[in-house]
Amino acid sequence: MSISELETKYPSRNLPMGAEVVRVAPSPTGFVHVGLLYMAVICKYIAKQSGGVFILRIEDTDREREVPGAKEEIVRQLNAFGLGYDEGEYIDEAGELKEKGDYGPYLQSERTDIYNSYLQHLIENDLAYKCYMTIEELGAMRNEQMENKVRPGVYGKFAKYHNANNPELVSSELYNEYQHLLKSDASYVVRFKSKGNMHSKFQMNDVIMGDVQVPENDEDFIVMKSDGHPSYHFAHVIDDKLMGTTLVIRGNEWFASLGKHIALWKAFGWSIPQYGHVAPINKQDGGTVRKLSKRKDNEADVKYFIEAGYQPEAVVAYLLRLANPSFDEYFTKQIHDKLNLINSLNGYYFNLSELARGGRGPLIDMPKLNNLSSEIIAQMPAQQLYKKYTQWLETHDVEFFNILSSNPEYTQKVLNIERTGEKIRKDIYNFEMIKGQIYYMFDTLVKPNRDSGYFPKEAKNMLCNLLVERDILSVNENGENMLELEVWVNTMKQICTDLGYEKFGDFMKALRIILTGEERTPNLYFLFNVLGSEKVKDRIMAE
RNA sequence: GGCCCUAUCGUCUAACGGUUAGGACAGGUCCCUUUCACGGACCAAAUCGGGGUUCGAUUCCCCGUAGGGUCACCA
Repeated sequence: MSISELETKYPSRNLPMGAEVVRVAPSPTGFVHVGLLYMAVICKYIAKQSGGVFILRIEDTDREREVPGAKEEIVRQLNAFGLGYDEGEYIDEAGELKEKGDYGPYLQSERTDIYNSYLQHLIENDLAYKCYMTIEELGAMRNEQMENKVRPGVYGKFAKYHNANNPELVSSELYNEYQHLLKSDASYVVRFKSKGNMHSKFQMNDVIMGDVQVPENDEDFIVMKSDGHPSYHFAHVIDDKLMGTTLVIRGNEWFASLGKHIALWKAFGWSIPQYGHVAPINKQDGGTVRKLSKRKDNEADVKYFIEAGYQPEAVVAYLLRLANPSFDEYFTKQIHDKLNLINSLNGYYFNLSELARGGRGPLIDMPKLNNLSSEIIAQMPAQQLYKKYTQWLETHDVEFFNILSSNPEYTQKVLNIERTGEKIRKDIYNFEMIKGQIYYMFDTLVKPNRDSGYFPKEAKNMLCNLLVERDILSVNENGENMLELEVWVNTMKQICTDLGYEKFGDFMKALRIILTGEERTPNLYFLFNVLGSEKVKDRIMAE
């Protein structure tokens, strides 16, 4: 397809003023990194609140590093975290990878024809050339450059074939050799024919980093690899042009090659989109700080959060607040106003300028994530919690899943303990930790041998009788105790005295242990109500 | 090493050149209390170092120092 045909096929978008077209552009080279989620959160908010477009483009031009299934995993996880996009690959009901949007293909490996058209254009206009330097040749040259302490790379006089098709500028040997190579089937790459001077710098405004100095590019960098695939530098410019990207948000590891990209935009005579370079999430490891790495950090892989049973929204909220510190204030206000936290995530107005201005990126802070997460879980209605939790259990703890789902009403009551009214528990931040807090409510799981010996046999009998006589165990049809909490406590204190025990604390502790096997549990008042009188008596009398 | 970017409590960060340098999470103490939790009150905790400019510098400039990025037929 010719360039003019391409430009007709991908017309400029008809969008309202200020609408931003943004994209995330991951490579399918492995697991899904939190960094991608972080970028997606940023892009999603920018696109949504500007009335723009959010695109997923998969950059699979490195066929050696591509891992099978990674594309699908990207699509799955992005959607699992609620970071759906307007255009790009998706998985349909049949499990097939499809794509949506008019500016595709959104898989770079399917855009080869497009790249070739522009490549042709570059070569025809003397803006790029075929280079036949071999890997060995390049390696040797590099070593020599290092030995002589000159900057390694293919630039200036080191760009062997830069002018090789111009007999007036090179020796006749080289010219002839080049003509011969062009006709041969020797392997080659296409290099950009740079005219830049690295000693001259220009200023640019990065939407995140602010005003920055960037040196002109003087390297004849590769635009097409010998396997026929484009390099990142080339592909990103072509794609972002054709897809109408207005703001290129990407990791700041790309900042150093910005000069190359600008040179390319200029070579085509295209106007340059805005750029925003985001500092990546780091991790403190002893005395050093480094990027989150797969091998060392479980939390680098977004699957970790799903495995541990974090709410996707909590992770998104955390990333949002990492990017926008003032999210804290917003979130706190939502809590104060008792608004639905998950719903209100959408109402936050994202501010690009709040992102750290380059340098080292923020450190991942799990306690902060846990804090946000526990607020979100605390607010979840029992029914919803039950549904999500059991769904999670189904794939992570089938045994417990079976126990819970055999008695949904009871389970919901258990899950709802201290989750209504004034004092709501906020100590659960992921599903993984729930079991440890409720297992003893289920007869098949509660530890045997709970008797601490505090209550002798006779005392147990009297205790049970008194609990019944004084309505401690009477519950109405709503599962509420007939006694007010305060009355209940006073009655318990009375029973404690009547049985001849002195310290109420010790009495309650013994009772707690005999009932649950744990020293720390929610208020016994609520536990009694949920367990019911028969179970309470059985557990007291057991053993 | 060259080039680029950055530097405020443990962490994320506020602060027109004038503030007792603020908040949040984490931590500590106390209160509430049948334990846990929840809640409340309080505490501790920072401007990397050195020079300038200025009446005055966290803020502007320079030099150090430290951290990050990058220098591939990887993205």
